[in-house]
Amino acid sequence: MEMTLNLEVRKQRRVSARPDEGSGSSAGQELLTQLRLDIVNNLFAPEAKLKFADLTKRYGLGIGTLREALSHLVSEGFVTLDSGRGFRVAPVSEADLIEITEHYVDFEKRALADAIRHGDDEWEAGIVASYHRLNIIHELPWEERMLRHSEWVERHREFHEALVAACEARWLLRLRSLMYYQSERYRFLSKMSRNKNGSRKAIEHRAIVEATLARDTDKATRLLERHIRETAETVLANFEKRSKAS
Amino acid sequence: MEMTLNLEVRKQRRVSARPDEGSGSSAGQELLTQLRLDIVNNLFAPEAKLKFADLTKRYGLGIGTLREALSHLVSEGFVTLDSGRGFRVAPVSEADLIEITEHYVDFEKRALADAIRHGDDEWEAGIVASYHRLNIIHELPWEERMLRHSEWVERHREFHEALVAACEARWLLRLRSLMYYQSERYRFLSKMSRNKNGSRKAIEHRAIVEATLARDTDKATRLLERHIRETAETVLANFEKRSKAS
DNA sequence: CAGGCGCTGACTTTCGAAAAAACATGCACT
DNA sequence: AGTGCATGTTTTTTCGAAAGTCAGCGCCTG
Repeated sequence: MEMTLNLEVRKQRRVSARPDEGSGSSAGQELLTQLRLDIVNNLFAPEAKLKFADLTKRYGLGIGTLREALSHLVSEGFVTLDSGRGFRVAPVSEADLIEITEHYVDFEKRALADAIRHGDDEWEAGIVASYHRLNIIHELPWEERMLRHSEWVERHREFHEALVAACEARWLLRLRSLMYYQSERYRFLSKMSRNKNGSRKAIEHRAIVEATLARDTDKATRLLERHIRETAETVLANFEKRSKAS
Repeated sequence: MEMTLNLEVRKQRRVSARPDEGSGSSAGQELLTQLRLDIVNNLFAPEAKLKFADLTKRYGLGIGTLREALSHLVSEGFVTLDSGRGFRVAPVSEADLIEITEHYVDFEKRALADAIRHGDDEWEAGIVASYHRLNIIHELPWEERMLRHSEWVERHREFHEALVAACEARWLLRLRSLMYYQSERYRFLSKMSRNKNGSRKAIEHRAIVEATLARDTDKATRLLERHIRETAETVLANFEKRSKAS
């Protein structure tokens, strides 16, 4: 039972001018991104009800705008809507995680192969740059790394996006992106146990970058697949622990 | 310059009570379905601007509701939104058609295989029933078949949905459904040349049903794949003709 | 005591007015 | 003629009030 001491997080509208804020300009677009992020980061529990009264306070936006974003997220599968009784955060399940991982691995491998086929210098530069940005956080002492976790998440996503950026199959990219966010939602669950894996991940990333820049499709996709599957298995293990506890 | 004699198409709100209207109950859900249908059936040209002034008149619903549905369709890929300058119908292209077909074939085959693995009696009954419903229209004289074309489209979709209904992989179904609607959008372009193919399609459908009910996964998926690829190629041919004309 | 009826409060859904932004048009000035 | 500014028009975006819906509770009745 939670009191009404909901401090309003961002009341001032985009006041004067910021050239571009985040990805899209309009408030609705920002909201969409933010809301997706907040769900992915489990700020709302799965199956939690998303009441407009709360949301308007939390995001400082009107009901209509909220509704629009929620509707978008419904078709991305982050939110469910049963008519007449509002929106809820989509549920999670072991079976879902397994299936999502399977699709994600498949899409990501194909997209990477296509990117390697078509990538140009700019693409390579993008990979190196985003890898570097990611690594800066990776090499931080543990405490600070935890503090800037959300930044790590963002850079990790950008890194993987950079890898496949040169893929010319637009729908493949789209589907990949969908599944990426979905698995990110589960990945959060293993935040705690990433201690010992932290440095291994860094090594894996480097290996993937090297194979990719060498245009070794086979090796790159193989490494990428293992990279993804490993994290998924960690999450799965946590999941089982969790459901045993209940 | 158009006078204000715009007869309102559906002013009376769902007056008293219809147990369920269409698929979802709330006006917004209906609108979503209708709008998707209208785009798939090329009632709006690709890249056409979707102005709220027009849409509110056409569908008799408020701006907010429209916006919500449009936002949903954006993430399904039927509509694009660039911030500040509104919604447009998503463009079409040969490359898109090819890619969509590839994904669709892949998903549909896997879903069918899974359905065959898990399907029960109810599933079989559903297939037979929807096949029958589809066939009733198929056997109509040509003129009436044309008149009831939108009904044919609906039954055709229901038939293919029935085939994969027993598939237990929820995301696979979801992705399949997405791609189904996308390819339907292109399929419309070959409406004219379906004359000679009409009866062949019927035969193909029957063969698919038989192989499926016999649980012959290999045969069923092979037939299904050819079925899909054939229509796609017809569309592609029309597409080339069309772009040569311009 | 079970079942029906209607009231109540919480929440959702729908709407269109009002503010903001983009676009078009014309005018002035170089 | 071309460029830049000012003005008016169209279209989008945002908002919250009003209507509608649902679930739970108490009350009445058979």
